Amino acid sequence: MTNQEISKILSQTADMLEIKGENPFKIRAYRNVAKIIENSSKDFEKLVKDGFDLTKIPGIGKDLSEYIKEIVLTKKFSKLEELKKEIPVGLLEMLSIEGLGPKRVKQIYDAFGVTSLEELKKYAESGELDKLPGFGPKLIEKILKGVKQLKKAGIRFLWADVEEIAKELKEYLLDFPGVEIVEIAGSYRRKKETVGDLDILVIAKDYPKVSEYFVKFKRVKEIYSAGLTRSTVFLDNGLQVDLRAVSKESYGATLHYFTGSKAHNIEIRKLALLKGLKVNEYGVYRGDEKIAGKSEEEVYKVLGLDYIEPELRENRGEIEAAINHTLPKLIELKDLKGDLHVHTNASDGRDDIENMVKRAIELKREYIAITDHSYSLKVANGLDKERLFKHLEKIDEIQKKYPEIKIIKGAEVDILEDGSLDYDDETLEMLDIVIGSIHTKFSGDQTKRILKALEKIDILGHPTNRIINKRSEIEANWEEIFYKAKELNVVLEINSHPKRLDLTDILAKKAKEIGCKFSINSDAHSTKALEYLKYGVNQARRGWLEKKDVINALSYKELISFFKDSK
DNA sequence: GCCGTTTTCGGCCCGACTGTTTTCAGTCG
Repeated sequence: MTNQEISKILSQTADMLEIKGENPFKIRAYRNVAKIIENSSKDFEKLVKDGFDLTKIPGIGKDLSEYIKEIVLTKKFSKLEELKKEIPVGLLEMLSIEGLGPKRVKQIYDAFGVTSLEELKKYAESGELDKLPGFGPKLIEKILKGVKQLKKAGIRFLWADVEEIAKELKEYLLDFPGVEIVEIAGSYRRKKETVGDLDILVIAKDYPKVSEYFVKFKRVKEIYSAGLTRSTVFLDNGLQVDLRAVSKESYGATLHYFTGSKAHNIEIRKLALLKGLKVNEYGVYRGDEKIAGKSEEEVYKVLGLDYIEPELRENRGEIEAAINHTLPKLIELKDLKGDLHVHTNASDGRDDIENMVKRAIELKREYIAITDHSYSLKVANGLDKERLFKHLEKIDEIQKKYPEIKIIKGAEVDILEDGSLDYDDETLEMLDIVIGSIHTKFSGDQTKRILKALEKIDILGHPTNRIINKRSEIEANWEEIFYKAKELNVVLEINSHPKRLDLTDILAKKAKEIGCKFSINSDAHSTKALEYLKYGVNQARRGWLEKKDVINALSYKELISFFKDSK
């Protein structure tokens, strides 16, 4: 059972308790633990099976510790099963409608027995809902709109898919007279792999005028609200964008607040309370006196913290590290000197070797590894090796033509179901670098398969195989894999493809703590995709990685000696 | 349900907005 699954059961229980009208703080405790488990780099199933005392983890007490054990060991949660008997599961999806929270959902259920979106729609349209106290025409309209929108909601946008529009919007707003600063906060600023909406902060002389201008942006499809300090619109692609007016004096506190994450903010506020201070979106206060707020640096400083980069603000230990001055100095795109995972039209890439190399030179890469798929150049099982020879010869030719870049001869080989590779040892010997990846048979525990493969590869490619919004991570004991990888000097890939970003931030952090090394690779299948490295860097930063953790931040010479030492 | 350098009881992050009211509950971020 994965952390995600455990977390989902707990937060579903929280939803149910909320509809039931339980003590809000009890509900918060459930949600809090659900979040902790979801964000944890520890495998909770393993913790339980190892007999680890869960109450050692802050937020988990006696009760929840037992509940988690029950969930892991029986794959069920009796408390939730009981709740389901009382409260129809259909009410949960009603919760995701904008404007409907637990109280109103309960109210509707009690009055009409409504348990599905279809029924809800019927009652809203027929005018029955108006009869409930607190349900006016505007709320009904909102509900109807919500029912319609819900179908497409829930899917978050890939960070890379909103990058362009975010830039465009920023420039558009900066063009308006009187606009001084435009900053996009929220998960976009934290470089989270997916983004739910864009939160844009503006400092401007006349906000209402800016708002008027904002809603005229060419890609705005629907204006949801346009107030004196805040406006919300939906773009033609369905993305929600919030614009907020910000004052200069509290800019830092406001930016901090809207950058989040929520969990980070809550911890910051708790810490402030301990110090006799109060933090809100306008500043840091001692009593009535405002003592900080102009800049984020100032906010952190008066709380006794080092500045925390947005990518780290997930309440994963960054606050403690900021107190102890042990925050990492995060890797940057400019630190990367090469790319160790690149495809050409020798396998499923779009462009040929020469064009890939030329583009890499333009991008100022010092080296590039050509790592086409093994299955396209298959040579094992006594097959003809002629094709692979030719491919490698071709690389040599191009190397001669472009001495300004070092071309590394490699391959991305398949890790087969039993953990063996689909190139024989003799073939592997011919390569400078071997990436091992899983491409088929994702179900079931993959630990043994990967552990075996680690013996023969240099880099473990897109380790979890997840595709964001499409395919979940494969199941494996990552801790065991990371320890083995460290022992064998196998490097873990941070695959930069916007849909992969794999390893994930959480696992990267865990692997780093174990002492693993990483390679941030584009996995480019076209010249354009060579630029994906920036997305990998985003993810690496969220995983607390520093320059020293990443082997393609090494110069070519250092890289060669790294691989020599590790063999 | 969790937690404790004021506390084993009595707190729990904090404020804005909306729509509905006539002083506020519910929802949201």
